[in-house]
Formats: sequence, structure tokens, C-alpha cells
Amino acid sequence: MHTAWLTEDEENTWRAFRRLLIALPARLSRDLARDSGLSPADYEVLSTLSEKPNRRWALKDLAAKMEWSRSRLSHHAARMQARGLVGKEPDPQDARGCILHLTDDGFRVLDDAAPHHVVSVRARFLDHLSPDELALLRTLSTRIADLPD
Amino acid sequence: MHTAWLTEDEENTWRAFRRLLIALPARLSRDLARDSGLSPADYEVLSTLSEKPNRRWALKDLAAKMEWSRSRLSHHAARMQARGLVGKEPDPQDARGCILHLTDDGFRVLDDAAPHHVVSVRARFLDHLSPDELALLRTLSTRIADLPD
DNA sequence: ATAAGGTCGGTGACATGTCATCGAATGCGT
DNA sequence: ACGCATTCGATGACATGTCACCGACCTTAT
Repeated sequence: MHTAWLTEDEENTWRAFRRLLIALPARLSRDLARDSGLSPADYEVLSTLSEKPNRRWALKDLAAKMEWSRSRLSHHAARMQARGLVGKEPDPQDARGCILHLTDDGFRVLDDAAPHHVVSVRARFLDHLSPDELALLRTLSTRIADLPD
Repeated sequence: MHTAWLTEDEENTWRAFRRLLIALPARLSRDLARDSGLSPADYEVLSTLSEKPNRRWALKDLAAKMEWSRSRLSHHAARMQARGLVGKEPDPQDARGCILHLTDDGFRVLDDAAPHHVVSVRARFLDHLSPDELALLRTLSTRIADLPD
């Protein structure tokens, strides 16, 4: 059964983990901005777009893949389009929809950004985990992230 | 030495952990808003304020304790003051500073919110970790969060 | 064929956080 | 005592994300 409070172990773990939840994304975000002038959201859009061979996604499919709302992606893609990182075309299959694609510029920016980002993820995270820890963290993350919303 | 890419294990762990970094805070935030009408930031301000016996902190000290910028706390405290959750007074020791305190209302709101929040943290996180996992996650979180910025 | 209901992307209002900057106040070195 | 760098909180401009909602379009049942 559960109580209304946490044990000391739980409390300390939760505190430590909460610090990690704040600090790690903040550090990666700063590295990314410094190295490549991208926000984490920009990077995720670019790298997800690049996953498809033709670098094209219907907005709704990209939003679903990234687990973003369509509204959020619509706003963000508009900003990235203004910067020339992505392009937008009408969907020939569905006149309501639109197709997003990586521009050459967007691809170049991603291509330059990726190696720096990998270095950053290593330096601020992966390098500090043993293989055992890596494995455990993976099962644990999957288990909790997969819980119903 | 490092390569410019990730191994498959690293890649999968990083993906899974990144999902957790997004999903867990989002779920806790939704629970908190639904149960108590508070944002996570609100809750953190209220609960940190309540840690001192007299429920008073100089703004700069509270900001340092929470690892927030003074600007952020200034903005946020202004919004919370408008809702009657916190109060603000001049600091008699330092005419530049100000002292924040929990109002009775703020204390009541926190008092109502806390047990629900604990239930939420359990349901969405702690209950799904074994004691071993809890311990490992704590050392690992501390290790990584404590890295230099 | 058509009406009803769902899905699509876009939009405006708003909440929150960052950054650069300000004026006021402090305190340290001389 | 004085002068200058620093610290304090506030503020405005801006970036980003949420939410509610819109019109346009598609699909399904009748």
C-alpha cells in the first residue's frame, strides 16, 4: 500500500532525478544553440524529417511521429520555414493537408549540427554511464514512458 | 575515444530516456493542474517557501535555492502575488532586496496540493521502480546532474 | 446525393521563460 | 570619505508552447 508521503530514499531519489530532468536538457540546449544555432525543437524537426528517404512528411504524420500537437508543429514549422530550414507544399492526396520537407539549407545545417550534438550527448550524459547502468536506464525509461497517459 | 555516432545500445537508451524526459514532466504537470490548479513552477515556489519555519525568503536566496534566475522568480512571484499565493515586502536589511512569503491562502493551497502530488509522483514514477533501481537511479542522477555546467 | 461528423492545418490569445538592460543600493579598496 | 564595480529586483522585447477555435475538406451512413 501507499502512504501520502515518501520514504527518505524515495524523497532523495526524486530530488536528484528532478535536478537531472532540469539540468540535462538545459545543458544540451545550450550546447546546441552555441554549436549550431538550433533549439532542441529545431533539431528534432530536422532530424525526424531526415529519417524518410525523400525527407518529406505530411505535417500530421510528422506531428504524430514526434508526439507533438499539430498546432505546435504548425507554429514551429512556420518559424523554421521563415528561416529557410524547411519547406511546405500542398498535399496532392488531401487538400486539407500539407507536406513538409527539408530544404538543402536545412539538410546542411542538420549535417553540421549532428556530430556536435552527439559529442554533447556523450559529454553530458552517455559517457558517465556504465554498460549496466545504460541497460537498466533503458528498460526503466521504456517502462515508465510507456505507462498510459 | 569517442566516435561521432552512437552504438545501437546508446542510441536506444538515449531515445527511451528522451521520451521519459518529455512524458514524465508532462504527466505530473497535468495531474497538478487538474488536482490543484497549480503549475509545477507554482508548486516548487510554494513548497520551497514553506521549507523555512517562518515561510519567508529573500528573493535572491529563494532563486538560488531553486536554481532559478532572479528575473524568472521576479516574473513568477509577481504572477503568484496577483493570485494571492505569495506576498512581497521590502527587505529591512537591504533596500535593494525583497522578502517573499507564503500567504495563508498559499499555504492552504499547498497543503491541499501536496498529498495529491505525492500520489501522482508515485503513480507515474516511483511505484514502477524496484529498490535497486531506485538506488541506482539516485546515484546516477546525482552524478550527472553534478557535472559542471 | 446529401447531411453529419470527423480530421486537417492555421490562427489569436495567453502563459511562461530567456535575455539584455535599467536604476537603485551596497560594499570594497583606497 | 569617496568612487567604482557589483548586486539587487524590475522591466520590456522576444521565443516558444498551450488551448480553443476556425474554415476547409474528407468520409461515412442513409
